Amino acid sequence: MEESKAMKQQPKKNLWKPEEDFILRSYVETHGEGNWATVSQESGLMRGAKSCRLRWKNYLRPNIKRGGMSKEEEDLIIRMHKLLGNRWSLIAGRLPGRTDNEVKNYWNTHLNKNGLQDKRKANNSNSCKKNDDNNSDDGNNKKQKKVINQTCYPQPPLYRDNGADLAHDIQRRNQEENREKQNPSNMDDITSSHYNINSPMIPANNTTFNFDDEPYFDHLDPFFLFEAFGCSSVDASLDNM
DNA sequence: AACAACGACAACCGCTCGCTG
DNA sequence: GCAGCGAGCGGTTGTCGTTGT
Repeated sequence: MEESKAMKQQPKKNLWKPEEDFILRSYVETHGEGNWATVSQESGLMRGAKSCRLRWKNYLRPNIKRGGMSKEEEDLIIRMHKLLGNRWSLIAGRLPGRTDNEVKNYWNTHLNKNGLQDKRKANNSNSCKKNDDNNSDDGNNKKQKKVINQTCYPQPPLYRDNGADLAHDIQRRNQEENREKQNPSNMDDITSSHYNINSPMIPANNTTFNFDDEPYFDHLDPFFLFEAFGCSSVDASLDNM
């Protein structure tokens, strides 16, 4: 017990101090982003490359927006999460000034919780409390809650299985634009008849694919749909889900 | 007032991917 | 083709402030 008291009195080891922030910020401002491995050595920070990168990306970078999410942002997160699942970096890419970590935390604490509460209401409102009491394993309660969160709300399916990012999407779109210039009629097919706008994840009826079609399958990417058809169409499709 | 429980958020960890030699 | 390395991502954990008892 005394041991735990002593531990409580210890200063936090790992939170960034203002001095450290200052060092990192001035280092990045003079040397630029990247080469995080050398940052800790050259700047004198006793931090790992990952830690420095994360701190810069999430808190020190210019244009980082702090404070609570607006209603619009929250709404966007919810819709994007429906489309993308836990692709936090992609979702954050749609929220200027917000980071993936922030979006992720916000989801886990504010938004996911709502669903959990609904679920609890559906069962017995006291059951979870009871459950917590039974799990008097103290520190494990939080873990228990997390497991509940995950089991109540399985991840929506991913429509891509490897790390897609905006750069990828932009690159591909540029390729499509070039293709369009060469063969304009092709693109009409893609947006209007290959895919059912009201149900954008499903190709329209009577559509068959061969290997030549495969690149177009990438347009099942929700981002494409989001941009091509706008929020309202995606909303409509979500309503039908 | 003291303690426990909870909520929010910062930070870390492990894995994957892409680049380079 | 392959190993090594750095960067990035998502999941998880730790810490602290607030609220409830």
